[in-house]
Formats: sequence, structure tokens, C-alpha cells
Amino acid sequence: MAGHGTALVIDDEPQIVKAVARALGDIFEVVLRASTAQEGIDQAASARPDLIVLDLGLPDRDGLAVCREIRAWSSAAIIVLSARHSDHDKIALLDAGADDYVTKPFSTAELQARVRAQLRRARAILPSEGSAIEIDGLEIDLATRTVARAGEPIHLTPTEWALLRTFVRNAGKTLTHQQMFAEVWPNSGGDPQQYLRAYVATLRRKIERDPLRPNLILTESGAGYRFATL
Amino acid sequence: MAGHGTALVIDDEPQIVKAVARALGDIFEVVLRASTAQEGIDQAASARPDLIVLDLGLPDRDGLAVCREIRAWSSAAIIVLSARHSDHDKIALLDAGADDYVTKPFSTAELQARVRAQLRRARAILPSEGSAIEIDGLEIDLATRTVARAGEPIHLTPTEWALLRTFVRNAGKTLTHQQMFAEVWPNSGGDPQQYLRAYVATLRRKIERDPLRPNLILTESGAGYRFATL
DNA sequence: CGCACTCTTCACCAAATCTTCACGCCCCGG
DNA sequence: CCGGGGCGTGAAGATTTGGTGAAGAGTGCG
Repeated sequence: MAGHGTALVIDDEPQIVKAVARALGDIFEVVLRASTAQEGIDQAASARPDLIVLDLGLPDRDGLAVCREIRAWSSAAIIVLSARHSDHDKIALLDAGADDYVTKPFSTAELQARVRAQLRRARAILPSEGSAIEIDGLEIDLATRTVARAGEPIHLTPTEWALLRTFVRNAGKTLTHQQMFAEVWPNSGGDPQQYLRAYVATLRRKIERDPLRPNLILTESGAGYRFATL
Repeated sequence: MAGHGTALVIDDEPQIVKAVARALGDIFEVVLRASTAQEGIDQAASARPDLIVLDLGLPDRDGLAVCREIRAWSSAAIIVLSARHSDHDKIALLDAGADDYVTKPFSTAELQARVRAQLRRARAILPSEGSAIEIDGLEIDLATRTVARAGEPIHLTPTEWALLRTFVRNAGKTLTHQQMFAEVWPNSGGDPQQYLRAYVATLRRKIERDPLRPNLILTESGAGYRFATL
């Protein structure tokens, strides 16, 4: 009884992939597979699955980093699979954006039930959510990492993108300089204010209708910045 | 650092209740407790918690039934706690509407992480709802540092915001000039009265419906100021 | 090796905010 | 009726914070 939607399994052990894919096959219409972190991220970006099962211990990259990276632009449900029972790992992954953490060996039926629980939650809340956002004539797609105005694509550097992403995800909220700095420059020295001022300026030049009178990125003088309400 | 929202613990073992309530206390503003299923259902109905931790093996009713009943009219996140490791139970509860299933013995830190994961999901959708206050048509959100009337955002300077925040946190109480001065101007000389008079005036102009006859920031002549009761 | 792109930093100007002052109002007691 | 304390208001200068353009450093690629 294959239902609707797409799932993605990221795992380097063929046996596990097979078992998980089989379990997901009962629930999803399409089940994609990736055997490395990079492949997984690419597939997640292009196919936009509704749910991702991520096995830790991939050969090419750290599972925690993979989870963070995907979560940065995807709202897909992420279920982490791991042989590690340590609290520390579980907490780190869950706080990195994972929605559930299942330890191996696991029961296929339990995994299916947890998948159903995640889907129920995700669907109850997102009636019809695409990742595309439109505001003040600007089109932003967090999943494909594209920005455009009037169909004309706008090129953003990685830092500019990270900044815009942070803004969009907190649209309507006032973000302090510190908060933004922590999000965009995870580990860095230098003067936060200075960075922000410079990048906010370039970002405004690229995305604002009138950079001198910003409509999207609003200054909360003395506090921080606020992105317009969606 | 107690955050926002309400949680409910339904469990008949005092020791577990204590541990769970303590863990939730770090995350929620209010943590309610119930020791029977019936009491739990009643509290869930009246207090409308954001998250419910439900222990199985309650004396009066079957956990599965309790979960179903609550889920029938509540969209709160439900985390089930149980000593049973059987797949069958887990699957049954998850399909009955539980969002997560944690087996005892459990780590407090892991439970907190799972709670955070659930909240993240729930809140990702209902943006900026959790700390919003509404009074006399004025909307104040202490968490996102936003103020609005009739949907129109009101811009406040840092000092004005500090003043309003102090008022809101002590709504209904009369604050002396000294108290307010200590809160808003942590290290400063100058004449308290003078500062307050000036800033109260500008704040009233910005947030009051009729600045000449204030409804929110009331003057207690000879004593200080009092913010209207929420 | 040179090129293109991005990141980082700086110095200067503009704008918002803070602080202070002077004045007028209202209420109350003398 | 008059005077004074407490309070509200508006404005001006001082100060802090933000915006801007550009130049040098670092990086990856052909």
C-alpha cells in the first residue's frame, strides 16, 4: 500500500538500506537511496523528500554536520539511525534538527510507526507548504537556494545566503546582532557589528526594491535587525 | 532559564513525576502534574498544555485509551513514557497519536532533547506564538521584541523597550521611580525623575490609544507608575 | 601564474538615540 | 488667591549606532 510522498535513506550499509527502504516502501510512493553524505545532501536538495532516514557513521562526513546542513534549508522530517546509545550523541543530533533518534538494532515495525508519527505531525501542520516564499516581489526558495525578483535570478555569496536564510527563518522577529552572528559565523573572531553592517548592506543592495528605504531587512537601531513579516 | 508555555506530566509514581517535572521546568514556564488518567485528561482540557508527558501503567485507565482520548481534541505534543520495550506497545501508542515514545530508564537530558525536538516542530509552524501578550489592542511579544497595534508594527528604541519590558513584567504592580530606574538604567547618574518623565511620555505617545488619557501606563502620583493588569 | 570571486577591514558620513534643559499644567495646601 | 511640588511636553546639543564605498587579503580554478 504505497502512499504518497517521497522518502530518502542515507546509509552506507546495503543491508540496512534494503531493510529501511522496504519498510518505507509501505508508506511512501518513492524511496530514494544514497550511500554517502554528499550524495544524500544532493538528493535531499533536488528531490525534496518529506522524510529522511539518516544513518550515522557515514564514511565521508560527520552525521551531526550532515543533519545540520540539511536542516538549514529543509523542513523534512529527519529520523536518525545509529548504533550508538550514548546520551550525548542523541542530544546533539536532536538539537541539530533531527526529529527522532532510533538505535540499532531496531524493529522495522517500530520504525514505520515512528515514521507515521512524524508524518502525521508534519502534515497536520503544513497544509500546503512549499519551500518557496514570496514577499514584496522577491521569490526565495530555501530548498533550492535560489532568490529571484521578477523571474530574474539573484546571485548570493555563501555568507549572504546564510544571512538571508537566518532572516527568513525568523521573519517578523527581531534578531540581536549576537544571535545573527552566532548563526552566520559559527566560529569566528572579529567585530560582529562590522561584519553585519557590511553584509546587510550588500544583501540589501541585492534584494531590496529600494536599498535606501529597505522594505525587507529592517533596522532595529540599538538592538538588531528584523525581517519583514511573511 | 524557564522558557514559555505549559507542560503536563501524567504519572502516578511520585519519584518519576518529580524527575520529569524538574526536567521540564528548564524548558517550560508552567509544569502541571496529574497522578491519574482522569485528572490528566481534565487538566489537559482546561490548561491546554503545549506538551504532555504520559506515563503508561496508570492505575485507573489504559494508557492507549488516554492517548487516543486526548489526541481526539488536542494537538499538544504527546511523549509517552514506559517501562515496556515491546514493539507492539510502542506501535500502538505512536499510532494512537503519541509523538514520541521513551522507555524507562531514561536519561533526563535525552528527554529534554526530545521535548525540544517536538517543540521545534510544533512552533516552526505557529510562528511567534508563545509569548505574545495582548492588552487594550496592543500586541507585545517579549521573546521577539516586537510591539504592534492593529497589526502595524511599532518601533521602539532600546530604552523605550527596556522600559516597556519592565512594565509588562510587573503588570498590575506599582513600581517606584527608583525601581524602574534601577531596571532600565543599570549604571547611571543623572536625575531619575527626569529620565522617567521623558521616556514615559514618548512611550505613551507610541503605544497608548489616547496619550492624553493613558490606559496602559498609569501614573501613581507621588509614588511611581503602574502598568495596566494583563 | 593569473583571474575571478569572496571575505575582511577601514574610515568617513548619515541617522537614530540619549541626555539635558526650560517651560507649562494641574492639584493641593496655605 | 497665591505658591510650590510633582508631572507632562517639546526641543536642542551631545553621543552612539548604522550605512556606504573601497581597498587589501585570502581562496579556488583554469
